[in-house]
Amino acid sequence: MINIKEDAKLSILNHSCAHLLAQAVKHIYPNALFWVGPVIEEGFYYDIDLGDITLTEEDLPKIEKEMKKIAKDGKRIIREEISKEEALEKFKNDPYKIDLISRMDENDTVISCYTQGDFTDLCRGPHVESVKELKNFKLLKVSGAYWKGDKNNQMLQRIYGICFETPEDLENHLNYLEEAKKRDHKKLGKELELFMISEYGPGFPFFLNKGMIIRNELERFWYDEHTKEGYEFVKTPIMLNKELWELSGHWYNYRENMYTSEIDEKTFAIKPMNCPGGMLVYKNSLHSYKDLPLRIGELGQVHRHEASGALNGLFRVRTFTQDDAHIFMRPDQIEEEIIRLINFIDRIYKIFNLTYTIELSTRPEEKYIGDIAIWDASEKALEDACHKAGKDCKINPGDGAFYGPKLDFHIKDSLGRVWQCGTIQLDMNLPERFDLTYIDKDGSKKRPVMLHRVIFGSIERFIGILIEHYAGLFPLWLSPIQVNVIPVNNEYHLEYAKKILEELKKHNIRVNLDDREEKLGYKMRESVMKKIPYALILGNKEVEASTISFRKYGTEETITMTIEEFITKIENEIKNKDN
RNA sequence: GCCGACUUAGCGUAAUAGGUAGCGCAACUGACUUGUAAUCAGUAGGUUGGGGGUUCGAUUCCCUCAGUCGGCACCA
Repeated sequence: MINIKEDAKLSILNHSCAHLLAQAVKHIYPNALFWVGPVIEEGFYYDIDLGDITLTEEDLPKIEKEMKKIAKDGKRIIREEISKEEALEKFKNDPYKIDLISRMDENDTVISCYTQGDFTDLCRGPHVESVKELKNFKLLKVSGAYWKGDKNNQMLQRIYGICFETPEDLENHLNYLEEAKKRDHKKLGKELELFMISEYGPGFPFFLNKGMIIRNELERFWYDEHTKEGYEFVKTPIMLNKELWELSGHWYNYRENMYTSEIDEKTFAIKPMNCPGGMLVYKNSLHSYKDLPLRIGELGQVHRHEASGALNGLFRVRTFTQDDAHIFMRPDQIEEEIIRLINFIDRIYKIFNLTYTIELSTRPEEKYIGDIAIWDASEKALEDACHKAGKDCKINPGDGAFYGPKLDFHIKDSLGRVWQCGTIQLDMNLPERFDLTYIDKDGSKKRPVMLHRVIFGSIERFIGILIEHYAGLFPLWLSPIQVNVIPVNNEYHLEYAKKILEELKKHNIRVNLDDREEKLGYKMRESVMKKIPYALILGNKEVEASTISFRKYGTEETITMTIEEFITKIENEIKNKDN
C-alpha cells in the first residue's frame, strides 16, 4: 500500500491529475464549479458542484476518456502569480473560488493560478510540467461530500482517482485493490461461516459457531496474558441508571448515541462505555497506596447508536466488546506503568505479526479540562515512557480527548493497511467527578491517576481486521477447524479414521471428519477452500503402517508420521501460536 | 443522518423494450468404491427485500419503507 501523500513526486503527479480531472469534467459539463482537489493517501479527489446533475460510477469511463484525450494533447501547465484583487476579478463568477480567495491573506500567501489549455484553476501547486506526464491514472469512485466537510452545508460530488508514474505501478495498485476486495471480512465471514448480520439487527452482529471459536480463543488468550500482567477482572452491568451517566458526563456529551429504557419509571441507559461502572468498582472499597497500581480489566460489551450510514460489517457496529481495563495508580507510577503497558501491547501485536506505530495526541486547543501544567506533565510522561520503551512516537497536536492525552497504536496489516486499535488514555476527569481516592503513606486521602486502555480495541473489529490480515487463513491456534480427517475410502478406512479422530479430540484438537462418499480429490478441494490448516489423509498405506499422512494448507507435499508425532507437532504449533 | 449504487433459491449469478424466472455450487435421492483442488444421473428449492401505485398483466416502470455496499458527516 503506497501512501501517495507521503511521496513528494507522486503527490505532485496526483495533484496535477486532479486538475486534469476538473478540466475533463468542465469539458463534459460546462456548468461545473469546482471546490478543492487535494492529494490524499489513496490518490486524489476533486469536489465538484454540478447543479442538478448527479454522477454515478457509470460516468467515470467517459470522464477518464476525456482526461486521456486532454493529456494526449500535451498542453504545458503554466503557473501565474496574481494579486488578491486580480484573483477576485478573475474568478468573479465562481462563488467557490471567491470563498477561497477572500479567506486568503495576501501578505503571507502567494496567490497563484495554473493554466493548462482552456482550463485555469486557482492552486498553490506545484504541478508537473505538462499534462502529457499524466498517463497512468484511474478514476475509482464517486460520492457525495459536504461542502467544507460540514453537514449543514450542501453536498458536492466528489470523484476519487489515483495516478502513477508507470503503467506497472498503476496495475500493481489495481491488483492490490482487488486483493483487498477478496479479503473483505464481510465476504470471508460469510463464506467461512464466522458471523452474520441480520436485517432485524443492523449493526448487531451474530457470531456463528466458527466465529465464536476464534472469539473464545482470543478472549482466553486475553485473559491469560492479562493475568500474567497482574490484572484482576470484573464484569459490570450492561444497563445502569441515567444518573450515573450524568455524573460521568456521558449523558451530556453522548446522550444522542445512547440507548435507553424505562425501568420502574426511572430512565436507565445501556452502557456506551465501561468506565463509570469501573469507577463504582473502585469506590466499592478503600485503597491503600500499597495496592497501587490497581489494574482492573473487563471485556465489556457496550452499545452505541451509530448513524446508519456509518455501519460497516464488523468494523463499525452498534454493539461491541471493548477489551477494556482501568488502571489506578499514584502519580509517581505513571511512567513505569506506561512502559510496562507499551511492552505488553508490543508482545500481543507480535503474536499476530502486526507491526505498529505510536502516536501521542496532545491537549486540544480549546475544549479541554484541567490544568495546563498537569497536561504538560502528563504528555511528557507519555512521551518519555514511549522513548524509554524504545519506541518512536509521532506527535498529534491537539488530538487528545478533552479529559487527557493519549497514546494511540496504529497497526499495519499484511496488506499494509493501517488500523487504530490500541490506545492508552490518561484521564483527569473521572477521578475528579467520582471523587476517587487512595490512602497515602501519611494517612491522607489522595487522588489516584487513572488510565483507560484497550489493546484489541473492539473484539469484533479486531476479528474483522484479523480475517483480512490473514485472508481467512488463521494461524492454527485460532482456526475454527484445525485438522480435517479424510479417509480415502470409507469402506476400508473409515474405522481407522474414527480412531485417529478420537485420538485428536482427546488432545483438544479441533477436528472435522469428512466421511462423505466422495473421491479424495473432491474432499481435498473442499478442505482447501475451507482454509483448514491440516488435511489428514488416511488410506491403505496409513492403516497398514499405523501412521497418518498430512498435507499442510498451501503446500504440495504429503508428510507421513505417527499420530503421536503429529499430535506433538500440532500441540507445539498451537502453544507457540505459530503463524 | 446525507449523496449514490445495489437487493432474484442457503451461496454465487442470468433474464424480461412489462407477458408470473434460468444456470452453477451446496442440499436431498440413486449409481459409482475411489490416493491429494470438482464421478455421473435425478429430485426438490423462488410471492424476484417489504408495502403501495400505474397497467388487462409488474420481477422489470413509479413512489415509499427496510437493509447492504462505496463515500461524506460522526466515531467518548
